[in-house]
Amino acid sequence: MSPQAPVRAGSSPSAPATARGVRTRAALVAAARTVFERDGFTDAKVTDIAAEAGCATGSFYTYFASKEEALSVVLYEAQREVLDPAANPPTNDEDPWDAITASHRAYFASYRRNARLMLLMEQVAAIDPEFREIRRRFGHTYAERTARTIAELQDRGLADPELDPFLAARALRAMVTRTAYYAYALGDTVGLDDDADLEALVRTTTRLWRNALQPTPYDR
Amino acid sequence: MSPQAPVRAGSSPSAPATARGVRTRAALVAAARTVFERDGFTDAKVTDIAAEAGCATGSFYTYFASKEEALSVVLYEAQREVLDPAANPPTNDEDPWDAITASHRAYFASYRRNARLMLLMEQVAAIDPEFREIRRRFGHTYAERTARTIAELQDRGLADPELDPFLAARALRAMVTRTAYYAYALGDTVGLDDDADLEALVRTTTRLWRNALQPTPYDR
Amino acid sequence: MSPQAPVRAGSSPSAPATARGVRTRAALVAAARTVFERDGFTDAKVTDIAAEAGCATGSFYTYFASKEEALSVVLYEAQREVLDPAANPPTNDEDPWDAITASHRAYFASYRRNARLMLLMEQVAAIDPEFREIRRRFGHTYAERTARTIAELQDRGLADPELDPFLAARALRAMVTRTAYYAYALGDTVGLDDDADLEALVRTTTRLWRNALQPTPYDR
Amino acid sequence: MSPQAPVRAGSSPSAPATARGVRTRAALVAAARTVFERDGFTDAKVTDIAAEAGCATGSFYTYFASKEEALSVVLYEAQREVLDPAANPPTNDEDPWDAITASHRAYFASYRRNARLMLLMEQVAAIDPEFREIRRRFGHTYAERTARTIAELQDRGLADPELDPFLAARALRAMVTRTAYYAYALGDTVGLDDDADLEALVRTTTRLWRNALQPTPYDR
DNA sequence: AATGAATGAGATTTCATTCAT
DNA sequence: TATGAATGAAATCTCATTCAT
Repeated sequence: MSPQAPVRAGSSPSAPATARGVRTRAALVAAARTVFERDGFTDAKVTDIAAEAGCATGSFYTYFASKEEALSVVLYEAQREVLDPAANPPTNDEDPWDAITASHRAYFASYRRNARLMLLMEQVAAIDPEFREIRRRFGHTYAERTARTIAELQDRGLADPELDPFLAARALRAMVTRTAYYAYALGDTVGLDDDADLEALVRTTTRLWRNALQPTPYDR
Repeated sequence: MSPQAPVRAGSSPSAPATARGVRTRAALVAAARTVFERDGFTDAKVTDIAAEAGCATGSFYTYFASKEEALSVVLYEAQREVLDPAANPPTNDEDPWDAITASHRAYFASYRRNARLMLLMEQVAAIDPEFREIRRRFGHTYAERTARTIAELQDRGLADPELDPFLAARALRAMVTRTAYYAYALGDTVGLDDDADLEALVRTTTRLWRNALQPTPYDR
Repeated sequence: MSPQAPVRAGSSPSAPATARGVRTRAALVAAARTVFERDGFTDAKVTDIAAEAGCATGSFYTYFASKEEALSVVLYEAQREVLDPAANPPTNDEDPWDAITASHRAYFASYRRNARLMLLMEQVAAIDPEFREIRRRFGHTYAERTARTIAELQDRGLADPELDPFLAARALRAMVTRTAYYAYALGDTVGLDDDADLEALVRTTTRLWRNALQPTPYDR
Repeated sequence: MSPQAPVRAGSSPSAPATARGVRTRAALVAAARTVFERDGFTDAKVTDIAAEAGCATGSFYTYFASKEEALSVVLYEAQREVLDPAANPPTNDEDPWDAITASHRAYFASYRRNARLMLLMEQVAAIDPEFREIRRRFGHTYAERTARTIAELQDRGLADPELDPFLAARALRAMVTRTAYYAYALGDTVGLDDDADLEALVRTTTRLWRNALQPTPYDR
């Protein structure tokens, strides 16, 4: 799933009523994220999560109905941390390429910070059809939104009229997300220092976007 | 992993010596693929695989040392079926864009045929670091190869000199593979008939490639 | 292994924290001993042990990481019950033969009480090289200790100077342990009542010890 | 079991009729001994035995009805190789101590040669009550025979009249067999060269026998 | 709320034995 | 006889979830 896909928050058996309860729940969510990221959902053991949170196994079920629900909560809480590439569509006011550059930078930075979580999401997407459907819908919605922008650019003669706006939008987003996957989830970095590496990614992907959309002098 | 990543073949306990053995082993490999694709590696039960193959549970272990090894064999055997985008690098003889078009078409067609398998690979990649490493290496090698072509085009003034050849190559490949994922693994199709849909993908991604690489009239 | 060989205590997954846990663990240890003695280590089923202890199969693994570990614990706990022949070396204060008599009596009595356990130990010794090494070391240490006493007696003219003290010590201990094996593990009793039988063993072995060590009037 | 305990020969499904059959059977028996000695009866796999014999698994069952039967045959065939301590009772013609010395030497030498087999026998004895009974009976018979000799010596004033002839006989034999076990099965050798070590065992045990039986000057 | 032991269904794997060729 | 694949009945061990305290 793309990082920002909205996940339904699991309905915990009961919201914590006491301050202590709030603390325990928070510890469990943090522990769950740690363990899920470390072991993957399938191999993660409820026992380990509780141990990591410093509480008894039974307490886990005070706050979550099941392991699945804990995952759901972890993913939900993580959403705010993870941004979408080009989540802020270009406005007319500023240079649209500056906006896209910033958006790509934010995305790569976020992916780098949350690489283990992204890997977890890939696993969940591979396991859970429901999650897959959420991801699909989210990607679709994003692409439709971007497609409108592209269509507009085409109308104004600023984008290659041959492109299918929707497919192009989806493909370009895919380019960014998968590039982040290769760089940060798989760790295929070029070997510069971390920030230079990130800037190179931003520069390259943004330029590819720009090139890809521009009206071409040749015809085909 | 990208479909074409080479997987080491698991070393079965022993190669079948009789025709009957060959048949049983083949049935088990086919059954394993079916069940892995249907249930995912983790949920797949050896019992189910044997049942699907029409033999006793124990026979599974005549040919595979473990469930992992069966997976390995399935993935290995699947390689020949799945091609890489732009696996055939353009030769000078023909129009390079024709070659890329053909390559993309082959890739999307293959991905469509093997969508469940691709999903399985995503799961394995999310679970198994070793598999991830294979995927990383393969992607790296591919990108290096393509990067050389791009650099050459740059030298001849036929490609945008601002682009980092390696990063561009990797990103463009990522665009294709992830587009296939959205379309066929997630099932986010546009709703045309299947072949038209595929052709639209081919057209769009190829044109994006072409645009993305071309030397731009503007400067930045 | 000879009954008294010290066995490393297996490190249980976790020591019980509650009274109930303590009870369950104790029940499992007792049950394990019963079943191991009845069926032998190899044939003993974890299921049976749990059933004997009156708890669920899974509970077995709350306290032992494996069947092996349970065996280890059983053997370790049994050590305190089983004594060594001549474990209490004669002191100068009392008649050394009285001390040896007492020691032999204690040993035979213990062996009689724990005959099934001894048989289990024989099985473990036959199976497990590590256990064998423990037994060997223990026997060696014992023999060295006794050898010193014998050497001293030789110096004082009270023991046959022709004897190798170490080999003699080991052989005499072997005589006692193996005699107990024949009588109680194999059940080759003479048919007197139990206590008279035991006393006859004590009397015979002690006298053989005494005779064997004494300086002989003949030479050879 | 003491090495020489007579084991019933298993009744093979059929005696080999052809020369080839004779060869295969012999290979299987040899292989079975090798594997049983190496892995113990319980862990020995029929597959391994067949492989060791260089024939197919199925062929094993051409000659043996079961794994147990193969064991039986191995043990039976081994009997001729393994002697009993003092199996040849002293005759009046020669010096009885010379005879016992020779007998002990033969026993230790045999035990040394067949140490793995002896270990196997210990395992079988620990596992199989029937085997235990054979061992018990054999030991009993031996002790009765020797007891008669001892009684006779007592009558002639050449042996300690206080000793129970049967118990003494059994104990002295136990001394020898268990000493061999410690030395060769457990490998607790003194560190001389092999032959010197063996001679020391012979000398010590024989002298202990002699001393142990002799009429003592003291009374008790 | 917290604790941590208890539960038990279920999965993988082993291997003696059978059997078709 | 020989072969080697097929069989399938266990047995060990896991772990999400429940529950008594």
